[in-house]
Amino acid sequence: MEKYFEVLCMCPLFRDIAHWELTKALHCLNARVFSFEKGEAVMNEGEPAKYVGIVLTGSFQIVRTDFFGNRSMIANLVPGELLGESFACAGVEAVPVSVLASEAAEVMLIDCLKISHSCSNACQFHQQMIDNLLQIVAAKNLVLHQKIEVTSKRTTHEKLMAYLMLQAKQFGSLEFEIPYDRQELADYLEVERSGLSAEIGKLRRQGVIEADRNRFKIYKPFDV
Amino acid sequence: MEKYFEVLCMCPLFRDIAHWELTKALHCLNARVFSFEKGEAVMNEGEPAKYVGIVLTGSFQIVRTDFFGNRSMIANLVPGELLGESFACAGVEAVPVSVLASEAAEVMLIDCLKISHSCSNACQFHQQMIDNLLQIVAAKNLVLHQKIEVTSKRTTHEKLMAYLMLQAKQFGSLEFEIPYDRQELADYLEVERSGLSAEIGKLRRQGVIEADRNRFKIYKPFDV
DNA sequence: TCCCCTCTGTTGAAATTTCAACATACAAAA
DNA sequence: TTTTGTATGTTGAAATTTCAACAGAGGGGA
Repeated sequence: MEKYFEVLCMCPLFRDIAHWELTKALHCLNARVFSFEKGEAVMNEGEPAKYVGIVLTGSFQIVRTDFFGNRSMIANLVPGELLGESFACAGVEAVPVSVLASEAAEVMLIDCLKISHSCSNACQFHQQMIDNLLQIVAAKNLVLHQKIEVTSKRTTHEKLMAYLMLQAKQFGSLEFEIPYDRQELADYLEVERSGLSAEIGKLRRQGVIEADRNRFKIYKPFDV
Repeated sequence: MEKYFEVLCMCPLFRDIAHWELTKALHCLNARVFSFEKGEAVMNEGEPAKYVGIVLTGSFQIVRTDFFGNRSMIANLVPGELLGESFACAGVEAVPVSVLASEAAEVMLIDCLKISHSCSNACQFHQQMIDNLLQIVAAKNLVLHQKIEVTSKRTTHEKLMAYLMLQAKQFGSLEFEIPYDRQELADYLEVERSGLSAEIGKLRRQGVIEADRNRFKIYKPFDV
């Protein structure tokens, strides 16, 4: 368990919880680590939400697949980030998404009830974790608002530019990598992959962006 | 203040807080009531988030308007529901949405910091309110997931049917009223109003639904 | 009653997306 | 090295949406 201390310490769930308390906390919470191969699911659409997961290594994608097989990409999760926390906190009986490993990955699962209920050992950290969870869940809300902001645009061109500008802003540079391949980006933008490729090609020819696989560079921030 | 007790008691923010404590709590939280005319804003896009609002009377709409004036409808809020809580809890400096009164309405504003910081009076309710807030913010997450589920559909037909089926499910009846007029529904579904009207007309002629203003009735749950 | 304004429905052309298919590049496997 | 498979780019036709404009139905006020 110790080898995960670095990522756990930077995990917002344990913010303001002393190092010496962390080991005790993990034991009290009955935290367990699980490994996943690329494509395996930590959580499946329709299942009840019981666990909060902390990404330790690798990355995961939050996706939803509808009745007709159309896939929608919600978000990408990297080490230190939480998964399932909103559904567990809301106590939903059927989560609306699946969470899949996008590469070999490890996650630490914690029973959500063990966080909110003080244990018989009268551990001190429960309250701090609930405060932390509140901030994390609120921040997740912003991530969803961002996706809505991008996908509410009406054309592939506008969606792509909105997404790229947002990434550039968050990355603090006009050159950056995104966590999605073409199909996944299309699923995030809610457009057709072929249409997305065509749009990227057009922007590339116009000299607006440079795009190589998942590496992008924006030359002109605005479409003048 | 007493005249709002009924709605405050059913507000999830005060769940499991004793009646006798509520008056004290409101005072301690420095809660104040504000009135709004139709169209007035409680909160404007770009402002910092400081307050949590509780809808007392009337209703509000969460909307976002982009650079080109395209409006996106996020949600509708009725008495007892909270507004701004996610942004306040996340401590964002620029909220991504505006919250507008969709009719004459009243809201109670509470400084978010007063909820999380125990006061000098050593009030008991702070902890309970944080627990409640966590559940509320997590539930708001589900509302956003729902909007994404609906708007991720590719055609106006699919979006409309997905929305109507969801409303029917939540209302527990195939006949129900929605809180939006045509333009607002189009803004929620992220489609053109004229295209939405055309689609509604088509479904009406096909006998799939009945639609009169904001009152809908679904005849055939599935499009066979 | 008449007028004005808002909401909803309609329409047809232009723009855009979807869909299905295929070409190419590249990396991993044999 | 050759083969195989995946990711990406391209294309043209069909389907759908957007856009702009207008018509009709009410409702509210003068």
